[in-house]
Amino acid sequence: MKIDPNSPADLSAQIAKAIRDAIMSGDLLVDERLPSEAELSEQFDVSRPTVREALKRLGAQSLIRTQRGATGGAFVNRLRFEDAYGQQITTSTLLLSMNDVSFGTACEARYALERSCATLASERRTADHLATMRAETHRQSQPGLTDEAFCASDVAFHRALVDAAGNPVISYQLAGAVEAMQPLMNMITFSARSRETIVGLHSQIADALEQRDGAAVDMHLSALADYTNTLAQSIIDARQAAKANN
Amino acid sequence: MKIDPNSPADLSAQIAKAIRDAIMSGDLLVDERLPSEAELSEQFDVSRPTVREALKRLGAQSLIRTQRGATGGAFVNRLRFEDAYGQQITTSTLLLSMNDVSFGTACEARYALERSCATLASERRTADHLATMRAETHRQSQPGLTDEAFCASDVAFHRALVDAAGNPVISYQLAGAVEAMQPLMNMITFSARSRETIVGLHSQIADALEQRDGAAVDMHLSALADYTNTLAQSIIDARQAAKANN
DNA sequence: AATTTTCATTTGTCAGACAATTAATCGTCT
DNA sequence: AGACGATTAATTGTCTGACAAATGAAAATT
Repeated sequence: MKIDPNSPADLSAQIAKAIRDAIMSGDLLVDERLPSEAELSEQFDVSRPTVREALKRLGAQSLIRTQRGATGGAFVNRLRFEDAYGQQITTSTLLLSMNDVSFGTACEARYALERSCATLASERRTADHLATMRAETHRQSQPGLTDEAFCASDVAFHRALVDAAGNPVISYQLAGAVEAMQPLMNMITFSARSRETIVGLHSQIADALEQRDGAAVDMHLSALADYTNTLAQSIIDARQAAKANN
Repeated sequence: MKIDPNSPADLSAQIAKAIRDAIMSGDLLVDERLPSEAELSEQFDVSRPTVREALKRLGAQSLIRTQRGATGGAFVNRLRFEDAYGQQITTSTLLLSMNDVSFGTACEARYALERSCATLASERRTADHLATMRAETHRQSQPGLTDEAFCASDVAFHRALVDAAGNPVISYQLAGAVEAMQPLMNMITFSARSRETIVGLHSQIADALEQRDGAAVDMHLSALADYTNTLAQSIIDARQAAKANN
């Protein structure tokens, strides 16, 4: 392992890249121990703090884990789906909030991707998935619920739907699309009427899933997408009108 | 900003979390400057190297950027879609390679998600998208192409298809699913015959897109999914048979 | 043989220093 | 007065050396 000394500086970034490449190319295997920080600083001919900064970078991406003590050190981490979920959600949420993505665009993405689970979910859904969806639907119909709790339950419902497709890769990819919508949804005030409509559609989706009717799931999801979008649009319009009046 | 001194250690992780939370909650706005490393080390009552490790963690997630010099410092970074692509691809690739996800599962996820673009792409595709897809299809039909180059072109084709949906959120989410497949695809040896079939399906997809026929796009994508899976399965079977013979 | 103690290794943290970079400030000259 | 160059201050990047804390292994003791 060597690094380019006349590169645009930032040694720790270069070292992180070198190690990351070694992991991605398979030179470093899962659970393999990296050289100690002292050895790495010799190999790369930099100081230990610089090596440490590089290792922290990799740690932030869950590529390595560290352990103190005699047999400790930095180890190549087996990246688990659960670890990746969190990062995916963080990144997706920030992407939406920092790039003024419109509600419509985010909503379109979420439902378009989610609809791709309809067939698989109707084939593979278990009683567990269905029970979760029923429970969340029921919670959503309770009167005293805050808008935040309603949205959180909405996310839980849709995650169950996605998980019902029984494909961890899909679940991972959609975690971001589904969860990142919550901050946007939280900005909407749901009337009793609109909640009722959404709960109704959720029930229909659950029913269709129970009967393993993929086409119906898809149809109701599509209806839900349309309704959510219309609802958001009317709220945005109302706010703009109120703004114009002031 | 304060941190818990009797937490399970790793000060730099705690500090990183504190700053990350401040960014995600909106306490720190895009392009806002963080206090200097010296100030942060005072505020958190830790040493500068510890603060630096925390900042490197955040930098690895593209949450901040740093600049040297008099007016330099660490700034909250506007997370761009392009930056997020890279992380998404890295994470997805490692997820697949480290969790022995089967080719079938990954393939299913990729095509299920990609099919959700069919309708949108057929409505919004521009001449540019079409031209890219035609160009890649043409490249794929050239005889001397290595398997790696063939797969790379395949990825480029499908990215153009995804981008044609004209929704940056979808493009971002699917970047991982599409690109992370390449290492798996690279392990397949494509016969002249199978290449021909794939190129044929690609052409049909492009044709359908040209005519803005979403249903046809979806159908051909589905056919491509089936064919890819069958192809991979036959290769896996052949390898196992060869293995049994030895 | 089991238990305790010691020890070596390794990461986590700290203090202080210097180099490199960069923009603002200050002088100087025209 | 204005343009241009030198100085300066602030800030990140890097290094050195040190000590603390954790932890497993080896040695000593019972």
